[in-house]
Amino acid sequence: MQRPKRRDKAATRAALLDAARLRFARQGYDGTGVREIAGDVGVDPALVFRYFESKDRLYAEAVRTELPAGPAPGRPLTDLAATLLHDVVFADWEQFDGEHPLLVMLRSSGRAAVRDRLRQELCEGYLKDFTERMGGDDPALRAEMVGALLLGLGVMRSLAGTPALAAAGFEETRELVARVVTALTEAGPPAAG
Amino acid sequence: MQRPKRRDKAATRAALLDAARLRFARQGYDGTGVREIAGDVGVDPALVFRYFESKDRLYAEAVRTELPAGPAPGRPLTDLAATLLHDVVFADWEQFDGEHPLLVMLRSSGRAAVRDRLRQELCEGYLKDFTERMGGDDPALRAEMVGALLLGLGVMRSLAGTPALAAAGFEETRELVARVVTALTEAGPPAAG
Amino acid sequence: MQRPKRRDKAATRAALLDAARLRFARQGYDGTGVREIAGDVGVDPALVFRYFESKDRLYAEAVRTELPAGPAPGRPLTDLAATLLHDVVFADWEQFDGEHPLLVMLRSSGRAAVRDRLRQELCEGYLKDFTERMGGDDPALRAEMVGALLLGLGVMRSLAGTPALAAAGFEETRELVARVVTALTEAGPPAAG
Amino acid sequence: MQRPKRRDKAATRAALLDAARLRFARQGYDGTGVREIAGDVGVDPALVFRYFESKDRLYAEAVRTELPAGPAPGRPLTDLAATLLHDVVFADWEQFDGEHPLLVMLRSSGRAAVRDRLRQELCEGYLKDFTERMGGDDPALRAEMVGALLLGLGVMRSLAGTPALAAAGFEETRELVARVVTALTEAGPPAAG
DNA sequence: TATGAATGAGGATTCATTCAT
DNA sequence: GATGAATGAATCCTCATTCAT
Repeated sequence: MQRPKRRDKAATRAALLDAARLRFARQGYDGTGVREIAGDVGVDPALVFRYFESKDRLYAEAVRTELPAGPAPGRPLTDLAATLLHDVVFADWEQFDGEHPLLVMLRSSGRAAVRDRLRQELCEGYLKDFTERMGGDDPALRAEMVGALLLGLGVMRSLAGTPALAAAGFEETRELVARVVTALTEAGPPAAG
Repeated sequence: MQRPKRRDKAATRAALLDAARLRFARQGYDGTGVREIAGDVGVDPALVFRYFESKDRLYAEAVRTELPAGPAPGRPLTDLAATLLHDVVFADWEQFDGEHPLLVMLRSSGRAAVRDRLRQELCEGYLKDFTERMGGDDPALRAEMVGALLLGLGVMRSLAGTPALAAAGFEETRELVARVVTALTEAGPPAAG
Repeated sequence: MQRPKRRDKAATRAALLDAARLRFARQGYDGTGVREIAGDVGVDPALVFRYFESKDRLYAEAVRTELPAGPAPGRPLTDLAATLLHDVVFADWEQFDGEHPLLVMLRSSGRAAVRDRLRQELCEGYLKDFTERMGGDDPALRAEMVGALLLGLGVMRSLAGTPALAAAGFEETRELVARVVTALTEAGPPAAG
Repeated sequence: MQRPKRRDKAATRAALLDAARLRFARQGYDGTGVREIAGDVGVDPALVFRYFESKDRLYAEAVRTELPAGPAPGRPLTDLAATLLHDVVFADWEQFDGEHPLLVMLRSSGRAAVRDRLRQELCEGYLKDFTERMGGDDPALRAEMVGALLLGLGVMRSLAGTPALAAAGFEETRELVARVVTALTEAGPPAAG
């Protein structure tokens, strides 16, 4: 975004990545041109290829996220969920200009490579801790349901912008998520269908 | 899909819409070309413009769907949720070739018009009944959380293809969703945060 | 070259082929841009791809030549050579603006596909009759030597422009070629090395 | 080819010239990039411009070759031809990686400067001795025909790769060339046309 | 001096779209 | 009214080349 001093490779590269992140996030892969990205940084489009080799690799690098440090192992699952809720739904995503990478990938989910990354990041990144600590039958399924809730919250808040969720604060939402996590964690008798 | 008898304007139009729906669903707006769509029907691309004026308007018309009839009033919320679960996550969506329109819109959610439609369909269509029958404080918020869960399930099952959800059957999933709905409906004391 | 009346597909296609032939002949494959070719005809570059699919196929089609009708079977080999001499070296190559396709291919002989075509056209086209009627040991080798002479004459006359050959008339050259052909045809004792 | 000690200007220059020769020979002018050449030597492409000013001048300098020393005077013309045959067609051209400079120039013969050099080398270099010793009428023409034969042999053997010539050994070919030279040298009556 | 960052023009190709028949 | 020819802007990407350090 901010154009770097002239002739600073690292800064230019970083600025291109930032611009790419934002554009890809907002417009999807197909909807984004490398000219736009280069234009955002104020640099020639050829530089993009010099640094990233292809639009594809630029995309791959742009959406590569570092997972937030996993929560301390002793804390309850509701805390874990709260952390993810904050990270995925409520945090200020500066580098993505307010949009979470997971949601961003949905916009390009027509591409198989993107779907693969999405699944991988969900399962091996976000939900791994959850699955491991979730007891009872089929812990993976219930962990994925928690993931579905959080991902769905992100979609509704950020993409769809449904009014109640958009207006709700973190604490309010966290409390409801905790209820759900508890309900899924307890091995109690299933609610009547 | 099947090409109509020659010179049947209405049939050609409808066939174009069907083809457009499928293509847009699978490949998103940017990833779909009007040549592909015309090719599917076996007509000249110029016809698309004659009938729909532009790719944009074709898109708008193609994704305009009639919502499935809401469930009968009076049934418990868990039933309502089960119905939505079936409709959004498990049903065969013929016209979208197995993909639910809501999920489809996520692929083009870079466009503001698509986001608007998405919100509108979610709130005024799917979640309206829920909100009305949900008691307690802030029923809209809790209704949207149910919506988030269902939408998230759809995303994880159809787009991301996470393994546990992809393998789980309807009944299994329904039971867990019912637990969540119950937890959100009860006005009981919040779980500890 | 001459731009056709508007909206005449066959004429436009032919004009593009002519322009391509000339450009490829003069500048080689790499040195020729489809923009130039389209510009020669006064047409949009996109049309080139609509008609020929790719620059590669345009090239292939442009250098595809119809071999001159083979000479009557009963005539002596010196006549055959004279015919080839005329065709390859002296004729006015209207469609190639004075340059023979064989010589043209030499300019793009860095590409394997071009070398293959060149060999094929030489052996199966120009030299086939020669080989078949050439008696003695290893007729193919001696036929190829005749080919080499003719091809070399073309190169020196057209590409290099060596003075004596450029000035020599057809009859003068034909007579010398006939001598060579006779020398190669006769099974007489080899000249001393 | 082998990268010189660090900071040895003359050696780097020479290495660039060698690399350029090979690349231009194999791929022609247009098919060769200065990045490739610089990469072969392991230096920065900018150095090429510092040393040679432009790709054009690099090319000009790269293809400037010293002709092999002419054969000793006094030997018969068939010997002269055999020497040229060996030099142009059969020798291992190390600096051009097995391809003779004359044939190499054909690949870039779209450029007028290259054609001029080609003609000059042919006439003033290779064929000068021939012309001088060839008696009879129009010795230059008959000398150029010998040149044409040899050049054509090179083209067919190296560029086109026609099978009989490619398979033939030096001695076999030399014998046939000798016949041709003899036929062209003798002032005998022309063969019947 | 020599290097790597940066450039801008151009490469082939595909796009949505319009004109003319 | 409908079709196929034609368009021009856009696409990603590579090129020879220059600027600044």
